Amino acid sequence: MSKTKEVYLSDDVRKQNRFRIISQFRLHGKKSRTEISKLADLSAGTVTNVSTMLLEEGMIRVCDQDASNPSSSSHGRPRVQLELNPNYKFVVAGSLTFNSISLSLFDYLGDKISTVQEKVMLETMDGDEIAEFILLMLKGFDVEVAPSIFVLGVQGLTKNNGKEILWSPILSESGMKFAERLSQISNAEVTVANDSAMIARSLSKDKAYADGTFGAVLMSYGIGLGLYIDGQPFQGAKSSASELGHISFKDGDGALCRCKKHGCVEAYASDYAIWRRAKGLDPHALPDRPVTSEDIAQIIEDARQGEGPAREAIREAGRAIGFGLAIMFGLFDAFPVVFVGRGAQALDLMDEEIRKSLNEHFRFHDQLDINFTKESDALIHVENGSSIVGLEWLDQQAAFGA
Amino acid sequence: MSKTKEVYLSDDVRKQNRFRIISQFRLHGKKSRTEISKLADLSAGTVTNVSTMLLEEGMIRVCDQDASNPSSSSHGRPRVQLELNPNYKFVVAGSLTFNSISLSLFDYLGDKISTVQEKVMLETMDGDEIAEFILLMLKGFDVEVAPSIFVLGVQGLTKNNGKEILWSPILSESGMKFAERLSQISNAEVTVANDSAMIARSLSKDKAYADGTFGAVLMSYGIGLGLYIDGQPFQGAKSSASELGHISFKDGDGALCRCKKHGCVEAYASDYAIWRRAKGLDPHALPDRPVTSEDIAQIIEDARQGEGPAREAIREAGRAIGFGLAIMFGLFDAFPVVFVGRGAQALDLMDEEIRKSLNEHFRFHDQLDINFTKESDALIHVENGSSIVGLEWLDQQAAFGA
DNA sequence: TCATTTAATTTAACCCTTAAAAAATTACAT
DNA sequence: ATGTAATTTTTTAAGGGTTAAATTAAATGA
Repeated sequence: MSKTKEVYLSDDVRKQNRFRIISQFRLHGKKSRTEISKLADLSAGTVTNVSTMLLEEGMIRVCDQDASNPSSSSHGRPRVQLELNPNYKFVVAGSLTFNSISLSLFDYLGDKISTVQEKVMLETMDGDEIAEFILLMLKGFDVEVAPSIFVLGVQGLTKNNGKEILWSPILSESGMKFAERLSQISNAEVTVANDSAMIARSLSKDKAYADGTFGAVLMSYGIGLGLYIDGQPFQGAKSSASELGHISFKDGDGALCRCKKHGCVEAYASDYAIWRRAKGLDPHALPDRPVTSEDIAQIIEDARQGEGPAREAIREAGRAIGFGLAIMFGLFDAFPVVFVGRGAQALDLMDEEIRKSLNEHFRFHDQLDINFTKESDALIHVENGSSIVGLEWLDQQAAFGA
Repeated sequence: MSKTKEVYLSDDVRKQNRFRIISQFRLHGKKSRTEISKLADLSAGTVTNVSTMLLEEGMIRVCDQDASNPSSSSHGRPRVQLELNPNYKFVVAGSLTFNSISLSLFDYLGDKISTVQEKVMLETMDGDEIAEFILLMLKGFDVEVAPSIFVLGVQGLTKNNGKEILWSPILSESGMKFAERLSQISNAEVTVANDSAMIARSLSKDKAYADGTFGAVLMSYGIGLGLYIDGQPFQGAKSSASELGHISFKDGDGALCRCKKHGCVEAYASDYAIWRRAKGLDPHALPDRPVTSEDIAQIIEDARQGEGPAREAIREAGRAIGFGLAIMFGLFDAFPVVFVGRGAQALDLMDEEIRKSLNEHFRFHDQLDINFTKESDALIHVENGSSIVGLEWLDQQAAFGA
């Protein structure tokens, strides 16, 4: 993190080992010192020393020793189970969409304690207003705690350091700068991250996607892609997310995109694009009202009834997505894809078009057979992924901080 | 590297500090213990201890103390300058192209000692033949030494671990597997790397590109891209290089690419593509003889004379490159570009088309003003970059190895 | 020749880890 | 009851690495 010396001092060795031990608790939950010693590959003595410190500092606690103490072989001194102290520190993980803010409070164990959600048009607010609005929302939680870190998923380009939004379709120029203000008035760390990247992070903890290489395509207000490669989140030059939505799908006079250019994948596959096409509206203009999740559900419903403009709109979305994936696969090698968000509910209707378009534009292989799956709720995954980022930050602070 | 523990032992601290100190010598050349102490931010005592070990092990040596000892303030005990021992170990850095192998011998100081080059059609050889051919070429060096590592730049996709060529247009299926054999018969480490990635690595040491974010576009037999982001080489999922050449430039029935698909950027911007177009040959077939660097020089010469098929071929190459860059910039954010290789000599003739095409297809900005530069010799940079990779490997071995 | 100055080495203290010994805590057999 | 075996946790002693401070080395100049 900081531009300080790398490990070369015994002091740093201790910090490294603190982190090792904390990570084992994070990964495995309740464990005894002996188990941690084996898991972390550290001597029993070290584990005793470090856990004594961690106990004193409140990072971990002794569990209630119920009769049901697994793995403890009946003979001998029983193991004392330890675990992360849920009350050590708190994370607020949230999701900002064009018309709502959702915040959830997570304890240090990673359990969700409380959730609040507010409808609000973010584009109309400046940075200070957004920051103050978010702070006020905390009052809505069941419990009153001062979170140590906010991690907020936002649509758009965010800087890799999590400190800056470079571009977002749902925020005004000034609105993009809410993070610094929020940090000041809340006296907490604030991290902003791309929503699709957070979804991918959440899914990466999922057994189904835990093998490590996959992409999460978020189909809602815009089209996002969060990428995991060999178990590591992929980060671009500056921006956290690879902008699948703004690959040029159609040459020349294509449909109008929210980014003001023509022909982007998003201009064919996002909520507003699908709605525009299904309703026979002018592809060179943006819809004059926000497209809601009910609108999209209705179109998907219509499309399931049979041929018609709704069905065709979804087909076209599939073609755009397939094209974008082909470009991505050319640059990153092919990876399985999880579709998330409202549009993803029509995956079965798009599947064929996506594959056709993908195979048409992808090089190197004659026939690709990519595994497509879908996840229903985007919001949950954005918050989940954000909470993971927050907890990781807390763990690092606990080990290396100050 | 190995799946062993991370740093948590005093032993590892020593290794870290060894590496720190070696790196300072690598970076700054001749330095006294006192200077290294400041540069590496380690105590004088540690530097004394470590450098005593390094001297014994032959990694560094005492310099001839010429009168001209800079920085030594005239009073007091004079500083003893130390430096990396050029004879400690040796790197063979090389470049494999479709019709030649070039190898250069570098000493541990990074100085090039000797070079050999042979014309040979690599596609006709199997892995064992290539490995044995390379080993035989070492006899051609002015001096006889056993290199510790070979680093070979190759066109195509290489695995990030440097141990495998996944796909290469210049090698047969079996030919791609020469690395393992070469390692056996030479008893040395062998690393294969993408040629464009090596060029980028070489340029990254160049003051002009040292700010850290840039792309190196290699225009020759194929089209390659080596990317540096914030001073770090960018690596994709498996492959080292982001395959700019095989982005789909033209839909449907585009020109035939060597990868057997149609419409790739390479099918419009590579040597053979430019030649094919300039000579009015069938765009749906590959030329029936290898296109030489003289052929390309001639076309560029013709194009400079004025309008005609040569000029138009180069324009088309520019459009393809511009399109490819637009896609790249969309995914990675825009970066300055260095053009390298035979085709790059026509940069001035292509500049306008590249920019036009780029701006037409790039999103987010109304007008991009990217810095384009060109470097003349690709081969030198491939070898240079490869030698850097080799030296870094040696440094790590010296610090952490065994 | 000697004081002054700067570089390099040595010394002593400190921190962290580990292996081994010791202590703690429980089950079980007699 | 009580002793023994089993198992976990803590304590201890040794070993290795670092640093600040003291010491030694090597050169200049009066």
